[in-house]
Amino acid sequence: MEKKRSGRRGSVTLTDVAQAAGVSQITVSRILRDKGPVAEETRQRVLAAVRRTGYVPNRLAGGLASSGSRLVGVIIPSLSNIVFPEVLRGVHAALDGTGFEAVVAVSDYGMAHEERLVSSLLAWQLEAIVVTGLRHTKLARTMLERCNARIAEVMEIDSAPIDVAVGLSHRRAGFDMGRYLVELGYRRFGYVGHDWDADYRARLRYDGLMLALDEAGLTLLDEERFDGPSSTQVGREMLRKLLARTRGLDVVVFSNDDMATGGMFHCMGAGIRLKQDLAIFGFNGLDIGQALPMPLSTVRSNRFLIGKLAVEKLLEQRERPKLPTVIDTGYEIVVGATA
Amino acid sequence: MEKKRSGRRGSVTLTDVAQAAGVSQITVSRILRDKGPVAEETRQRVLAAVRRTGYVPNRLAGGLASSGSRLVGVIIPSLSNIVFPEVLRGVHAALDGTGFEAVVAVSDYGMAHEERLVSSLLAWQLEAIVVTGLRHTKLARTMLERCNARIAEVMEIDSAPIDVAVGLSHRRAGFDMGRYLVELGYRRFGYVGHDWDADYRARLRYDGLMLALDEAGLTLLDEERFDGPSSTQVGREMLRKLLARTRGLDVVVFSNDDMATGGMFHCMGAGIRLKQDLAIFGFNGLDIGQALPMPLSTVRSNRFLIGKLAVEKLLEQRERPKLPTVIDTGYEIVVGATA
DNA sequence: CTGTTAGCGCCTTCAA
DNA sequence: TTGAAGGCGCTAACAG
Repeated sequence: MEKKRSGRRGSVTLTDVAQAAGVSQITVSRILRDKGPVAEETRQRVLAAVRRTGYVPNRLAGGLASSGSRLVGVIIPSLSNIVFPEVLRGVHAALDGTGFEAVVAVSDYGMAHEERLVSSLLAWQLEAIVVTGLRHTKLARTMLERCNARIAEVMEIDSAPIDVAVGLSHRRAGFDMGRYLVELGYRRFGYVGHDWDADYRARLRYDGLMLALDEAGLTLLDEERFDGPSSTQVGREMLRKLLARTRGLDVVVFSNDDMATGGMFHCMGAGIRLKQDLAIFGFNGLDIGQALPMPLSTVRSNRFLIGKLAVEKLLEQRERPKLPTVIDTGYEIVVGATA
Repeated sequence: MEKKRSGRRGSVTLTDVAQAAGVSQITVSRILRDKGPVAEETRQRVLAAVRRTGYVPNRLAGGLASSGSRLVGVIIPSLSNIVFPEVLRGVHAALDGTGFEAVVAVSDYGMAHEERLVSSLLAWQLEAIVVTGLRHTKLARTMLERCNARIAEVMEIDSAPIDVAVGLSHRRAGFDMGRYLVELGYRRFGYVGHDWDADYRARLRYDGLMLALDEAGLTLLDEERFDGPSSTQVGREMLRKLLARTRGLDVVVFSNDDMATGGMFHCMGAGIRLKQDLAIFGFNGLDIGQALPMPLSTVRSNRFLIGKLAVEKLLEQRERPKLPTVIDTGYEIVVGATA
């Protein structure tokens, strides 16, 4: 029964607990995992020994032996843009109580960076991985396809996923918002946006918007695009520049709510009456926009839900199905008071 | 040289690569880890074999064998409160390029929940762990003290840490803000806050504020406290209630910037002139507050820095030093335009 | 410069 | 209901 002393770093192992309880390792292991039949009496004795020794399982060893890490990888482009922490919230909500843990990495909107992260994370023998978007480097895609993990590509469903896609069609959302604004009677459109190469989903919405304008026989009169991440400050400044250059705009569409909120602040400061003088429209439906003195008109995406559904779907079944799944979490136009 | 076939799940192992390159496992291992001397010729051959086979290392096995997981645990109370994603940003900034990965968990401001998370995360043989705050359940504390990981307790330095504390003194911050407002001539103070039991650091700031008022021979005239998390909406509503009940307030101190921003929105909507009719003061120095038409007067904490310094300090040295370290990231009063 | 040997701590499989 | 043997994939320590 006796085999060896405890780990060199003084850590308590299964063997130690087994000795303390006068049983074999495997019995302790079984009890700790609720597997196989165990006599209640043994069970109590072992549990007591576990407590007495302060045993902490070693999940590296457990994972190695069972080839199942109970680890979910998550790669998001940013933590500055509030939408991604919200996706993470959803991920953690779905993970809570499952015994799975999240390994989180941030790509800074870089595809090459993402590739490196995919490679590092997969080394953890992930059972599932959540990545942002459907565009990846060729190598990243290959690694994802080849690995044994379930894969969710989240935020967008504008093209085909490897395994599961959870999100919304940004192109359609852009189109619908355009059509909505046209229906409201707006004709003189402006656009304020941020970095496209990084956040290409903003570009998809823009493309959708253009389609809607085109359909109505309209064109964008002017646009201002910042070459960097979105923020309230940037939205404010870009709107100022846009309005300084082009007069007579009806409505300005912003790449997202952060930018639009900045736009609203500019108007408030400059004495421009929202909606009457200039309509403003955002994207995301953030809380902040709805708490403003005049609630922002926008399109609500469902970030929390995206994260939550993605993980729920992935944990549902360990094997990757033959056919990919697309989960459309949709979007709704939030009427607001600014358009 | 030949030993066994590849892993049952079809995954490529070191052995496979070794065979493909005609060397032993350990040689491949050494090359992949840049350890020990290797002939450049062998190196190239092995690297080619790695690429050819699509080898992905198994970090569970690697960690087990070397008793070093290269994993950092992070437990934060919330992802909804923007300050914690900012801490996470700092954590990831410090982790980037180190080969360490972050396992992130969210406690929802629950100490019992935190205890469970500590226990789960430690099973990963963490080399370091970042937890929020200095208050934990007794068991959580014991587990942290006993484990082999370096420990950073972040956000506050109002009491003694186990290993490293990185943050600011919330009590002093509260005191300083109170004194500052008194110096500005404010006398009739109100307070709007959120859940204390959960976010006890807000309470520390409140206590500091009370001390400053007391020192000036003043008292708080009225306060409104929401029994739940902070948000812009809640700040707005609570200020409305407070003002409906108590007239003649000079200044209202909010538990944080989210709440204060909501307060500003209430004023904007209700025709109350900021600073002239009522001064408003926040805490955190969030971007949003500074992008408002009138920048919010507040105290800036340095969340990104907290996360970054914490991880940098932890990775500096693997062994826990005899004496705890306290890193004060400080705070600054942001003058703004609302007080 | 490269290889051999012996685990890391746990779980799977099979036997009792 | 319990146990023994063997191995998961990798690396430390020592040879050569």
